[in-house]
This record gives sequence, C-alpha cells and structure tokens, in this order.
Amino acid sequence: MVNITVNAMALKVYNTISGKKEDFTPITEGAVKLYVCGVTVYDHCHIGHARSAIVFDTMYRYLRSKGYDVTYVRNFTDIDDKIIRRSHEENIPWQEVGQKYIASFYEDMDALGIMRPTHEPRATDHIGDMITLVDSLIKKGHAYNIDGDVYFSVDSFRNYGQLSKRPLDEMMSGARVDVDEKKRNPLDFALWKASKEGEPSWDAPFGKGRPGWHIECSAMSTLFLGNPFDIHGGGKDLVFPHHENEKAQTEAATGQKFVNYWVHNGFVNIDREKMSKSIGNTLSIKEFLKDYHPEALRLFYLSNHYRSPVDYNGQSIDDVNTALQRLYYTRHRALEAQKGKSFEARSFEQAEEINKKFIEAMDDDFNTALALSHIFELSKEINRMLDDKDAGALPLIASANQMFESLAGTLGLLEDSFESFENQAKMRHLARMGLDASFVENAIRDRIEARKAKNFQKADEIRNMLAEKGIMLLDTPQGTQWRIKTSVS
RNA sequence: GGCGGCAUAGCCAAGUGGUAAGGCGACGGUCUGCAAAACCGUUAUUCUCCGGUUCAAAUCCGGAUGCCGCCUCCA
Repeated sequence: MVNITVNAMALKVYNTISGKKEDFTPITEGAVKLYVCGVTVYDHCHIGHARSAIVFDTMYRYLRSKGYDVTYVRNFTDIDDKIIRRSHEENIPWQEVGQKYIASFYEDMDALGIMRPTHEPRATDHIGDMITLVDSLIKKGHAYNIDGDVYFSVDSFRNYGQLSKRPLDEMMSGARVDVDEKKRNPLDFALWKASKEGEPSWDAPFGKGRPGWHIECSAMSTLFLGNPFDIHGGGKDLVFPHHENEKAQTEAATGQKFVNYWVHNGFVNIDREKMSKSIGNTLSIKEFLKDYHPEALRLFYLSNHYRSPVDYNGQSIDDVNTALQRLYYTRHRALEAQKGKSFEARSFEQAEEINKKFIEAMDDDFNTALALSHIFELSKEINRMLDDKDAGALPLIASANQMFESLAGTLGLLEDSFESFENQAKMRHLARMGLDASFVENAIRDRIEARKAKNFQKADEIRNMLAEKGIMLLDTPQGTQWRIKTSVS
C-alpha cells in the first residue's frame, strides 16, 4: 500500500461556479484529477497561451509538491473549421496542419519549462467516444438531428447558464447570436456537423460528419478522469460558451455532476490593449524568446495573480528580467561559496519559517505573487550571510540555498543552469547589438592593461564605451566579469 | 441591453475587518582606484472620490467617477 503523505493543510481554490474561494477536497483522498483545455492547432502559440500553460503548470507542480497524485489531462483540438481553413491556405492536408502546429506547441512549451501532462489526447483519436456521447444525448431527448447537423437543446437542460451565471431568457435579448433558422433556440449549439464536400468526416448513426468543439472536451475529460472529476481549467474566455456547454451536455448525458472546481486564468493585454489577431498585436512565444529568457515570462506571470488581467509591456518585462537575474546570481554566489568546502549540514530556522509562509501563500488560491515575495526574502538573507564573510555561516547558507532552490523550483524558476542563463543573456544581447563576444573580451583585456598601468582614465573610457552598448563590467576578486544590463530598449 | 471584474507609491504588484508584502527605479551609506554587483538605510500616516456600518475599514454597505472583460472563434 502506498503511503500517501498529502499535506492536508487547507488548500483553498477559487471556484468560478460559486464565485468564492472554497476548501479543496478531492474526490479521492490524496489524488487530484485535473483537466485543462489545450489549444486548437492551427497556428503558433502566443504569450496568452503561455499564460494559461504557465498558470496550470504551476498549479500542477504545487499540487504534486503537496504530495497529491495528480492526473493531468490537456487536449489537442486537431479537427476544427480553422484547421480546415488553414489546410486550404497552406495547401497541405488538414492532418499535416495539426502535426505541424503540435510540433510547434511542444517546442514552445518545452522552452518554457512546462511539464508534460499525464495524458494529452487528440480529438481525432476519440471520435468514437464523441459519437457515443452525442448518440446518448439524442436518445435522452437533449439533442436533435436536422439534416445531419446535431444540436444540443439548451431548453432541455434546466441548469443551463449556471456556470457563467447567465439567465437563459436575458441572454436571448441583447446577444449577437447567429440566427440559424434550423435551430430551435438560437443558443443551441452544434454537437455534430454534417460534412461538406471535401471536408474530413467520420461515419456516425446520425450521419457523416465531424464533432463540434465542445463535445471533444466532454468526451476526453470523462474518458480519462471519470465523472465527476476535481478541477477543470482554462482561460477566462472559455467560461462561456465552451465550459457552459461542456457542463450542460455532460451532465445531461450522465445525470451526474461534471466538475467540482472550475478554475479560470485571466487574460493578457499588450500595452493596455486586448491582444488579438485583428488588431495585429499578438506576440508569439517564439518572438518573445528571441529577446528574453523563458523564465522571465514565467516570473512575469507569476508576479500577478492568475485570475487578474495582466498588461504585457516592455518595461514590466525588463523589470522582471532584472529581478530574475538577481535570483540566478544569488544561487550562483551561494554555490560558489560552498565549492570545495566540507561542512556539516545544519537546518536553518529562518528558511523553515519562509517555507511555511510560502506554503500558506500558495494554499490561498495559489497566491504566487505573495509566494514570490518570500523567495526574494530568502534571496536577500542568503546574500546577507554571504556578505558577512563568516565562515561559520556556511552550513546555514547551504541549507538556505537548498530551500531557495526548492521553492523556486516549485514555481518552475531557477530550472536553468547559471552558465546557460548567463550565456543566453549574452548571446541574445550581442546578437541584438550586432557584436560578438571577442569584441567585449578584447575591450576587457585592453582595460586590464590600462588598469595595471594605473591609466584609470583610459580604463574608464573603455568601461563607458561598453556601458553604452548595454554591457556592464564587474571587477571582482576573480577578475573582471561582464554582464548584460537587462533592459532591452 | 445583460453579466462580471478592476482602481494601492515614480512604475509593476500582493493584501477581504486589526493598522500597508515583494519587484523595478531613485537617493544616501558600506565596499571599490572610481564603478558595478551585493548588503544596510530612506522612498504610500495612506489605498480614485463622497457618504455609511464598526472600538477598528484599502478591506464591509450605499453612491459617484474612470478603466476593462465576456455575451461571436479565442488561453
């Protein structure tokens, strides 16, 4: 028998359906079943997708760190109108569109340090499960078939609107809903779409066609996690209609509750404007990574509450990048100080204290911003001890640094090596400035000569010249080192 | 028209009844040839405004103003 050691301290989770923070009680003690809506694979991901990925990755990491056995499912929507359109645009089969952008998705997620979920089902691998679900909805009178299109009847489900808190009748009036003459109620949504000429299709008792978007997540989530399951997540925009529809069709089909906790992350704006393809202000993850370390984006998102909207702009990212650099240098200093020294491990009371505060913050609906503040406290404490140059403090520094790394790791930070972190910063900067490393190294060599000759004027000229190019010099006991000023502008 | 959110220092931002976390920046100090980094200190008597409840309010209630999201594919 596995000894489950879940830290049962009260984790609270904000539940969209109640609008309140609730005590988190999983269906099965010690286990969490989590489903998050993935992406539709018809384009490269942007920094908004990254927010959702980072937020739920952090929850996943934290739940695991508390000792929960987490089953995490994230789907790929690989059949959809947009994918079909893209296949025409790029003149490649629709299957290839999916493969191409799934590969792009993994490239981005791996770069961002997003852990792989337990299961990553693709919609097209589960068409049979969707057909079964649609079929049962027809038989139970919750769906109707018109010319091969199958619609869910919202009037047949009493609780429709419960999640998004939209009373049915009020929605009808002002809503800009496509008037489809075939539908009984304008809010009825497609469970199955009859295939058109030249479109991908599957055989079903109710006609040849393909699944609607909402039914995919219902089929795949219940298949992998059962019914009900613990947490269903996604971006805030999915509350209506996607999650409302998932809930309606699943509960109508099973007669049981679908999900216990609904969790939604807030949106990303760019320079106070909504990020959208029509405005043309989207920023892809790949573009972001040309200029910054992946963890800068993570630190940026985690310093905001996951439910708040967040405004992306150059200044904020530069600020956070400077802070990230400080964390990396703190750990580096601590490890350098320990190199080649032997000492007895000793637990450090202040580190334990900070650990406790960290857990309290994260238990309060994943308050990552507060949790981060405790990591910075610890960073400060480590640097303070290092500055004291008290040899006896080494065991304390070692233990504080261990805690520091462990807490940062729970948030997916400090996962890179110092060398890689520093090199990436240098390479990105030099590429941007059109310089190469030998230019900097030569300048440093000249300056060392000048300093030896006590020609401080020349030495300072060289330093100023480099500073203008965003390169700063540090004269340390180990020699002259260089770093990049983190501001991109 | 319906539903919901937000307003905290120069900037970003946490904080839902007990007297304002943290980051970035700025200034002063230690260190240094001078710097940088790091550390120490300073940087919101006050949380958009007006009124109310309370011994006590950034936090609760009422009102005003401003900004934003969803209701259409969307993380």
